[in-house]
Amino acid sequence: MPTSTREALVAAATDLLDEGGPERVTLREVGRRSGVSHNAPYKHFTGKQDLLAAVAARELDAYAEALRAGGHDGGLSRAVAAYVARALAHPARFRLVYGPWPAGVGQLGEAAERAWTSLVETVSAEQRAGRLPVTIGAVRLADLIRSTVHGAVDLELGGHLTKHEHGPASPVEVVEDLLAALRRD
Amino acid sequence: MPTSTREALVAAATDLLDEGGPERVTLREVGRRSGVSHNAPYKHFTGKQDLLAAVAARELDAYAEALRAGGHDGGLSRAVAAYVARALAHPARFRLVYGPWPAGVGQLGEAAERAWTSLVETVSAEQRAGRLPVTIGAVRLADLIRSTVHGAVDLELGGHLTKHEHGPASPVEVVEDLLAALRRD
DNA sequence: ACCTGAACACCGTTCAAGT
DNA sequence: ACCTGAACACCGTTCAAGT
Repeated sequence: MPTSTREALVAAATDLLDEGGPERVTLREVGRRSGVSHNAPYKHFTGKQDLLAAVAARELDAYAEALRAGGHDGGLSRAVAAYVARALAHPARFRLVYGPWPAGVGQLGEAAERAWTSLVETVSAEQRAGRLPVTIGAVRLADLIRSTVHGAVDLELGGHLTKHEHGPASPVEVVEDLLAALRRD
Repeated sequence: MPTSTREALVAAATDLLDEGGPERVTLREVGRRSGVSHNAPYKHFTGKQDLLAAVAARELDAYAEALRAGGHDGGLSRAVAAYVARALAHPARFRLVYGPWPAGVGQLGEAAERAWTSLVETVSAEQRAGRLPVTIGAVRLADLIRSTVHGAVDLELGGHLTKHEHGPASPVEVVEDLLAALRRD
C-alpha cells in the first residue's frame, strides 16, 4: 500500500516495465493501476520520460548499494558479482538505466556518479593491497572493469554471449577472466 | 533513387532512425518518404519490428565487414578500431542492433554470428603469433574482448565513460588498456 | 495543490477493395 | 503481387474545469 500517489506511480511504472519492457509502460495504464486518471501523473512528473527517469534513478541507487556492500564485504570480485546479479535480475530496468537519455537528464547523472564512486574506491584499495597493477590509474582501471562488466551483462541479456555448459553465469565468468589477466601482471 | 519499394522503405527507416532515434521511425513517415501509403510496408514486412530488424541486420553486416577488413589489414587492434569507429558513427543503429529483440529474430542471430566469427579468427591468429596468451581459449578470449569493446562503446554513447583531455576516443583507449594487460601476461 | 473528463494529433495494425 | 483509404483501438499531451 503506497503512501503517496507519486510513489504509487513509480511502483506501477516499475511493475509494467518488468512485465513487458518500456512499450508496456503507458501513462494511462500507470494511472489505472494507481487508481488515478490517465493524466494525474502530470502533477508529479513533467511527462512520461520524467517518470521513467525516476524508475531508472531508483535502480541506479540499488546498483550503488550492491557495489558498495559487495566491495565492503569481499573486495572487487564480490562487488562486481553483486552488481551483475542485480542487473540480471531486472533486465528491463538495466536497459532503461543505460538507454538513450537526451543529454543526461541530470537526476540520472548524479545517481550514476554515486553508483560508481565506490567501485573506484574498491579498485584503489586493491591496488594498495597489491592485488591489482598500479601501472594504470584507479579511474582508468575502473573504466576498463566497468566497460567489461557492462558489456558482458548487456551481451548476455541479448543472448550474444557464448554459452557454456558449467560454471557461473557468463558475465561473471567474463569478468573473472579480466581480473585474472590483470592480476597476472 | 532506390530500385525497389522495399529498399526505399529500409533506407527511409534508417534515415529516420539516424535523425531522431527509434521513436522517430513510424511506418506512416516511412511510407510518406518512400512515396507509398502508410500501410504499403505490410506487403514487404510483417510489421514495424520486422522493418527495423532489416535495418539492424544491414548494420550488422557493416560491422562484420569492418571487423574482417580491419583484422586482415592490421590485426586485432585495427579490427577493433574499425568496429568502434563504425559504431560511434551511427549510435542509434548500434543501440538498435543490441536492443531488446524478442527471443532472437533469427535473421539477426545469423548476422551477429557472421559479424563475430572473424574476430575469433583474428584472436586465434594473434595467439599463434604469440601476441596473446594461450592460457585462455580463443572463443573465451574473444568473449572478453567483445564484452569490453561493447561495454566501452555503449557507456561512451551514454556519456558514462570518464572523459580524458588528450588521446584517442575513449572506447579505443579502454580496449587498448585491455590488450596491453593481456599481452603483458 | 491535486485531480478529472474531453479533446487533439498522432500511432500500429487490420480489412475491404482496387489494379 | 502490390497498393490504397477507411476504420479500430490505442497512445502522450494539453486544456478547461472542478475541490
